[in-house]
Amino acid sequence: MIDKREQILKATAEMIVEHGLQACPMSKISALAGCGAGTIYRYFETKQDLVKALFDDLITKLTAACTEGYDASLPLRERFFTLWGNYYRYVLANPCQRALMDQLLASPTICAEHRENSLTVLQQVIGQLLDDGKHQGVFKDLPNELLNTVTYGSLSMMAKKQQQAPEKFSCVSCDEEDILSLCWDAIRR
Amino acid sequence: MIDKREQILKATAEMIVEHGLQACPMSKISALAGCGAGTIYRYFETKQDLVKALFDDLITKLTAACTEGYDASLPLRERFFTLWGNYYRYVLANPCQRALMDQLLASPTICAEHRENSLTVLQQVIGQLLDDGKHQGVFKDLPNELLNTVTYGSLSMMAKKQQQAPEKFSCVSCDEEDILSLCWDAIRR
DNA sequence: CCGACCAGAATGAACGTTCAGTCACTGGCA
DNA sequence: TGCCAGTGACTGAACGTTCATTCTGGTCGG
Repeated sequence: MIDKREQILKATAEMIVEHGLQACPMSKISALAGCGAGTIYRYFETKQDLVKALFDDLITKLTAACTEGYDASLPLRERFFTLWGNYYRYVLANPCQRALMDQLLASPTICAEHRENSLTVLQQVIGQLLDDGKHQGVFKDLPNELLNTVTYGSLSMMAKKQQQAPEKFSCVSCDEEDILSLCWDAIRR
Repeated sequence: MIDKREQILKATAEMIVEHGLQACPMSKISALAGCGAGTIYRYFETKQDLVKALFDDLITKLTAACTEGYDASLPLRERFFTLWGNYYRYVLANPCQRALMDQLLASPTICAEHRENSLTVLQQVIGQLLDDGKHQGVFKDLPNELLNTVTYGSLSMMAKKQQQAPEKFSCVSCDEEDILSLCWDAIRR
């Protein structure tokens, strides 16, 4: 038997991505998940809970993907490219999850506190990377938040644009190297 | 008499920003706008139409704000800083509109085509700027979409973060100059 | 025949939308 | 000026639909 909980989460994700948060009734989620309407409530107390669980699931998978193969003892540039390369490849390879995250982060459905807590692991890793870089005089002496946001904003927007209008990006010239280098140039001294 | 249409648009914007697209019933919009439920339908055919009109309104104002004082005959750096400075100052000064745009752009409510069309004016101005820069050898020889997305992604994410967690950004070190310079460094050769 | 599990009909609340009626105002006529 | 019919923006109760959630009865391995 396939995991029903997982099926429900997947169906919810697909519904939200396709029709938007404001148009994904439980009835359609259950139909897509291939279960009865009541079954959802065996796994999630309310719809709100379901969405929250989906968000947590998303963050967990993203964090795992980003930190894969990351080694804090490697040279700065390598660490930077590993971490953000992981991120960029992950969101490109999982358009549905990317679009979903976009919606969940834009809407007030997930409260600020919950959002903040779930990202602490990643934030610590990145914070350390930036601190090291500043001590070594490689990065600009600006707040971590600023340096980090430039990178994250660029990469997430880039992935979004590529998925929304893939025809505008030739495969050759818009590869991972280019965009990561751009970000690296932005924050290095 | 105040313009009712404007009042309804404003109320809708506030409702969406505060409660999210999925939780702003027409009844509450009309209550906030100070009119009867039926009045909304004198100005907008459906709720869908109302949201679309709100989006168009947003884009129009944003385009006007960004291009204010822009002069294509000025030096590149000045053009870049005027355009993107305008954008950055506008979204910082209008948190509600920024948050709203975020939600509308993330959700499938506004279809891709409509989204694309409304941004053509801005895109042309920016495209010209980037082309000029590449001809002069100032910008990296990479696709406009890539160079543009890095800047736009950085600035929009930065504004978002500043509004969501203002305590993390000291006023002194995270000003407009810093972030714009970072973007400039990213795309210049 | 038990108990865990599940489907889907049932339920009441809440939604988007409609429409019959109210109201303030206009212009024409006495 | 005083009056009235006409006009159209506006209201909010009412409507049918759809929603999230609950309930009931059924299935199946042991």
